[in-house]
Amino acid sequence: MKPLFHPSIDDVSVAGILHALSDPVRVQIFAKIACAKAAPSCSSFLHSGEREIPKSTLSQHFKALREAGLIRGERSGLELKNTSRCGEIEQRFPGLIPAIINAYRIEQAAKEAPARDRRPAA
Amino acid sequence: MKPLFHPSIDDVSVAGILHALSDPVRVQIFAKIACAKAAPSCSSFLHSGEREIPKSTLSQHFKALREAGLIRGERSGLELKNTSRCGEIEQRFPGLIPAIINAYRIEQAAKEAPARDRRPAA
DNA sequence: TCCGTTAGTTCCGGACTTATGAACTATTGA
DNA sequence: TCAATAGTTCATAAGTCCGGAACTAACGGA
Repeated sequence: MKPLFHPSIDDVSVAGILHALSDPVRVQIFAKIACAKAAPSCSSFLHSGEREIPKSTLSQHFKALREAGLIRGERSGLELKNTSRCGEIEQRFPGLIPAIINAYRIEQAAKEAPARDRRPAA
Repeated sequence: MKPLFHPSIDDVSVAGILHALSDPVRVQIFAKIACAKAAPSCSSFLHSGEREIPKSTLSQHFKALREAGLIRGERSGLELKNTSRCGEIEQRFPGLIPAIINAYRIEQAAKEAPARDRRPAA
């Protein structure tokens, strides 16, 4: 099998990271990989979100994340084990990833409780 | 003149911000606006960067930044005065913008001194 | 009021990107 | 060797982005 491409951490760009994480599906994937203890396979995301994601699309998303330098994919038998490169990125761009993940979390929380701050509760 | 559209801060999305700032030209514009004391006009960026940017393209970039909720544009006579919405965004997504700007700064610094850390100096 | 100038926007064609089904490759297990 | 599963690649349709040309808006004379 053709070995997967992973950029050197020095070639990882801020623009690339932001672009990769400007897609809600990809952030969700990335966040899950970053939090997970055991490296999740690609296919574990097929039925995860609200909508079913076609596997070709999913494959592209993983490729985008890999090429942005956000995750590392390693074949292990049939599956492709994905791990985050948070550590390396944190060293190069301290605080960037946590700030983004945190912002998404805030946004999510605001979406789930849209009432409290503005209306007496819908 | 058709009034410019500005999203309410509650409608500003993380994905939108990341997408808008995943373009080097737009970050540069945004950073300059955020730092500037007097609100700069759009045309002040025509001859600013390394390359000349066509004004139609520039107009699109400003529109993108406005619609992402990053800047506010107000007509003042002939010009369009641009101010950043950092304050509002900082309140909604604390640390996000600073982290991004900081990361770009680090990247820029690494580009300008690529030798020091890896080679004895080119 | 009409003209010229300057600041931005809109329109549109070509280039580039993205999503997705279909076909393909790789690995494993029977 | 065959079937099943995990991912990738290909082709195409839809969407987005760049940038020149034409347009609108606001101002300053004369």
